[in-house]
Amino acid sequence: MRVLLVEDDRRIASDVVRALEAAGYVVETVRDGEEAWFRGDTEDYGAVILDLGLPGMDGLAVLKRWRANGRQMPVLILTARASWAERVDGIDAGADDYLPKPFRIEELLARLRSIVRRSAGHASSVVSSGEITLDERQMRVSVRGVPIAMSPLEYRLVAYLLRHRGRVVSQHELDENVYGHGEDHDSNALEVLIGRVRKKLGPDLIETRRGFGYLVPETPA
Amino acid sequence: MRVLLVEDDRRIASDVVRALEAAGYVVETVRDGEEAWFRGDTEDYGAVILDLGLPGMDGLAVLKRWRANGRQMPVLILTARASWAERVDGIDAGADDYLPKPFRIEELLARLRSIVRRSAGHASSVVSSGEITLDERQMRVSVRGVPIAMSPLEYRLVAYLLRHRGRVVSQHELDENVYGHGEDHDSNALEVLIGRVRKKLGPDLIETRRGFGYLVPETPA
DNA sequence: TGATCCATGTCAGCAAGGTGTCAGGTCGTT
DNA sequence: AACGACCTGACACCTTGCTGACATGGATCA
Repeated sequence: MRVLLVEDDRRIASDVVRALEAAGYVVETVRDGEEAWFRGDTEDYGAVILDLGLPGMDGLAVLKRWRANGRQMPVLILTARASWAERVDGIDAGADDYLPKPFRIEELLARLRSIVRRSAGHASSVVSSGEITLDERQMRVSVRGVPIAMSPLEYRLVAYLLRHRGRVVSQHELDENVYGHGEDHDSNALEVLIGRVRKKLGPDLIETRRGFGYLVPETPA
Repeated sequence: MRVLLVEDDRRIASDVVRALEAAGYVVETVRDGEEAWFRGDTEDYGAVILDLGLPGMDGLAVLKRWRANGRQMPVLILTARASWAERVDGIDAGADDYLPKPFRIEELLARLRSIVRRSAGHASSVVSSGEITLDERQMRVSVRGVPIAMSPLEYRLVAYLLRHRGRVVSQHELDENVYGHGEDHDSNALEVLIGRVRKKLGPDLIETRRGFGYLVPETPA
């Protein structure tokens, strides 16, 4: 799971990063509010750990803008200012939990697990289209219940398309989300990848919208 | 999507234009504030990228006048002067986002997508006239519920007409929004395109207003 | 170290689809 | 009737996306 850590104190940040990575998370760290807002608004994270005392833009303002834009990832707030009023502000702004500094790293991990679990309850971690099913927790793709082995890139492609099923996704958008920011568009690697996925999962999952991109249909029933 | 780029530095402008076009936008460029204000006030753009350091009329003044006139398109501000105060001024003037120079082109694209997505959140994604329905999320056109395959240009034409149903749309306006240029009128490409769409969707969707343009009727009930 | 496997990118060729042009036809307006 | 606006079918050209074959490169294991 990909986690965004927003923390300007380098010592705390490095401790937290070490603990999170040991616990199996993929962590990205930013140090100011501007950058935090931008990343959270344009990338997809499984959770965000947000320090309130930030240069650039206040943490609460960042959170409010994410929520105003419809971003729903769970957010855990850190702060030194631990008053009750502060806490209420955080919850009102859309935080899922709140952890006063100083804290023990184990408590942070516990709270993180808690909000991730809770938010998973809202959005199920298994989605499907037609006869294809994606289980994000197990990172497994199945056709009519039969698991199919997927390579890392193949999995990322299928996962992204299924998460955004019912919508046309452009090649450019796929490039960005499957590869890191790739723009070598003298390459047809993506098309080849699509072909390989189709060979494994059947030709009907991914529709081509010539000139626009690809579409995984939302199953009506 | 049609984008207005307001930038007086020719080198930056040409880089940005190249990237935007590669990403599928139709771009128009202007170099001074006067012209920018006029274009933004009289034309329809999906988004505006506005440099603040301009000859003719200050960028912020341009933006304020647009907003005062009720223009609501999303605006992304570029500037070399990256102070916090400047930024606040920009937001107060009605900008949707703010990008300090120098910037990486990928970041510009990401922020542009972000503000476009946000502003699109306000508009519904399915519209119809008579028996024809347009689903913008799926980029799909249906007749009485049956999906019809459309080419990119055909789709853009139908989408534009349906978004502006109930109003006569001139050939010139269509030229600008479906292709990206207004002036090659030794060609009847647009008429041919209209013909192809009629063949697919039936002759009743698009009415001809001889000498004025075309009209997609607003369904009474 | 070397053999092997797997994931992935590259390339060339192909088929189908998309689009502009043109020549002529139709229709409405004056 | 004459003119101009608009429509239509046919055709040629180019672009897009798909496919199979091959190259590369990293990981694994003997």
